Amino acid sequence: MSHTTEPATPCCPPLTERPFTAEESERAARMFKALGDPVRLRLFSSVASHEGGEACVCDISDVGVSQPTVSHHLKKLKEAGLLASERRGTWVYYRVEPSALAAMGALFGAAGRPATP
Amino acid sequence: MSHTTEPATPCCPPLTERPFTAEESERAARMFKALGDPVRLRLFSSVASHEGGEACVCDISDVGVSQPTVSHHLKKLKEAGLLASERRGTWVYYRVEPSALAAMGALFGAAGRPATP
DNA sequence: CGACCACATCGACGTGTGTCAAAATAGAGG
DNA sequence: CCTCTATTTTGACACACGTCGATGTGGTCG
Repeated sequence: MSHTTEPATPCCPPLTERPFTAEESERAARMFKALGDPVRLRLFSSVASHEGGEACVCDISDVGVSQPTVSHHLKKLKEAGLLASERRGTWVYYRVEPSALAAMGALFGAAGRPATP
Repeated sequence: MSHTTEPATPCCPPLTERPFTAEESERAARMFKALGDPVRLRLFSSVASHEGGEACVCDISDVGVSQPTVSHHLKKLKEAGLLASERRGTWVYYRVEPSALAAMGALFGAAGRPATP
């Protein structure tokens, strides 16, 4: 199944390698922007560090803002391609999109290994 | 005068290690936010990848916005602790704050940690 | 000195963003 | 059926943000 036609990851070279083009900047900035809010960053970290690789909303809602605001931020993180969600029964579980994490790491030359399933 | 330009010190653990505290999120989000604009990210990449580790404003001003806007964005990057500036004669040179780059990379250090049940 | 250049600041304008209360949707369960 | 819980969506608001033209500042050179 080497069907590598995923449009999600081929983001950009390391930031220190070459000047980014307008398109590269646009794409990478979208992810940075999503993590550029304290509440969102905290939510992302909570999901990323949660046991099992996923967390239900009720487990991470204690971040100092109202519950609708939490939902709003999770939606933003999802739209940025950083999180994915799945409903199971009454609860909704969020998990980190592995490719996104690898793409971010690659921007800082951290020899991020591609997620090998 | 205006700001306490705090160079990004030992900022935070990797995002996937443990849930960020409010303070950690506040601090890290400041850097993400600074890179969350396409123009700023392009300017930062231009400086970071420039030969000699530094670039004068005139060398990186071709990003599609007016000169005052470039100056405005460079100031923001400087306030976020990502860039430092130095005037030499007529020109002002910007360079990357190395600690900041390291701090950002550390956030994605052990990217791609699989589920550990 | 005075003209000129590189860059920064100011003031103003439109747009985007984070926040909440209130209402809507989706299942689970009595 | 109705009710309760978990989550999302809606509507509205204050505020921050990106952008520009005009103006200010610091330094070079003729």
